[in-house]
Amino acid sequence: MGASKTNLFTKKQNELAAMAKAIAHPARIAILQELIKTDACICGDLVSDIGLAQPTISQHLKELKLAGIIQGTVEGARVCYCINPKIWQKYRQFFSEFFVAAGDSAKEGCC
Amino acid sequence: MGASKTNLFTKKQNELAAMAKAIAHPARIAILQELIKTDACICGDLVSDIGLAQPTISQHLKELKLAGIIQGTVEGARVCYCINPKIWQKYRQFFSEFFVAAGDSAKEGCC
DNA sequence: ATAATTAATCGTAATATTGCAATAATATAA
DNA sequence: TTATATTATTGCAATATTACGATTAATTAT
Repeated sequence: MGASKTNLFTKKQNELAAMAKAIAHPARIAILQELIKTDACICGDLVSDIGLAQPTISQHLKELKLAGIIQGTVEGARVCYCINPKIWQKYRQFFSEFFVAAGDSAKEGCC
Repeated sequence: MGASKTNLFTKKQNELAAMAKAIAHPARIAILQELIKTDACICGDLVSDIGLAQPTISQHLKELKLAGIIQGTVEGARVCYCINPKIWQKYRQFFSEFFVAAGDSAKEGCC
């Protein structure tokens, strides 16, 4: 079928999965790291830094924007992208929570 | 084309992306949470708890196992799955590192 | 041995993702 | 205006993912 049965899961499970999906591509990881490193970034710079075609980068930026994790503002002919700090912190917290959850029970490994 | 150009990215970027991909599905999140909650779990229990067909669950388990985040041991006719604590901690650390990185620079939001 | 239980694998259909050439849209420069 | 620069969108091909019925493999119960 190719489509997840989202109705079987809780809102939080779907949300966390969607967050993970947003960063589940090395290009998107690279974009985010570049935005962090340079604090803000023109789309064209990302195209030259990462070796993918401009439409491909544009598409990844669109996905990251859709996930809320970045924001872009038009600056003349260019677009400046940067991290959305609020959503970033939300990601940070969600993932942290998720991984902390197993902290106690998974210490030994059962099988 | 449908295949990531992994050669353009660092080993760590690819690794983190692969980790994110491993948990980028609500069923796999649900499986992991169930394994944490019950400490260990028979495959069949996951099938009844989550509403997906047995082959589908089996496939998700295979992916999680491939990613190293869970392990399974045969117990007679059943298979007992549980978190692999070592890899779990690695995930925890990788994601933590990644999200901490932006802590300072992304405080304000640039655009 | 036969039946029942449990999980993995195979095969396949439906859908999603990745990547890019070509094009469009928008803004700036000449 | 016309040309140039920058980014978004469209359309398409290649590949990957998700889901499950049917089957297989392995173990346990009768």
